[in-house]
Amino acid sequence: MDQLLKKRILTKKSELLKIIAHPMRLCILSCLIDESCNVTHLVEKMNTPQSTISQHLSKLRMAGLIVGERKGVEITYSI
Amino acid sequence: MDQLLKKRILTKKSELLKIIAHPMRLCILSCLIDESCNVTHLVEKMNTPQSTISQHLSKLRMAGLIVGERKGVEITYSI
DNA sequence: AAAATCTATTGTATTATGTCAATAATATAC
DNA sequence: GTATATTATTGACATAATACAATAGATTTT
Repeated sequence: MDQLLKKRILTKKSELLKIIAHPMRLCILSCLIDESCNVTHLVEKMNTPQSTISQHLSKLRMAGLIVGERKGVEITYSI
Repeated sequence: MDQLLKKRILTKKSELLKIIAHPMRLCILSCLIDESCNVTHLVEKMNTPQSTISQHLSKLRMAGLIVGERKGVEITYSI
């Protein structure tokens, strides 16, 4: 396999690991393994601003690690 | 468990993951799983400045993921 | 001890990541 | 449509991580 392709593959893999390698995101994942819950719930549970939580959820979502399901005005996240 | 302790634990865990979550360090780990080798070898194999490789080795070493054994003027690293 | 070889560290510039307030978007209820 | 509740996005700022050249440290050879 050529150098460049290998590099690209390793970059991709490290990007996924990077998503996981954050204390708050680890905490969110741990929470969601126990039970699905909505953003507000996570915000209260983790005592952190809503915008911050939303950004982390966004990264986890884009990585395909969690999914969000809309239930009216709330969005329930789960692994 | 109280909030602060939990946070500290998650931070510790994420720090280890962060060390792994880098393409060059993944590559180094992969190389060293195959066979122990010295810094110069890695430098040539990865086509990267020596100081850069050394810095990554340092992080991996401090995380306890690899060990270096001096053999004369060379240092052989292994998992 | 001087030269040569290999590795570690330091200094610095650049880039990436994280946080938070403010604001926008979405959906429901009135 | 207005108000309310929930979530997403944006912008500004601060902090952390990375790369690399230059330099220092360690070891062997002569």
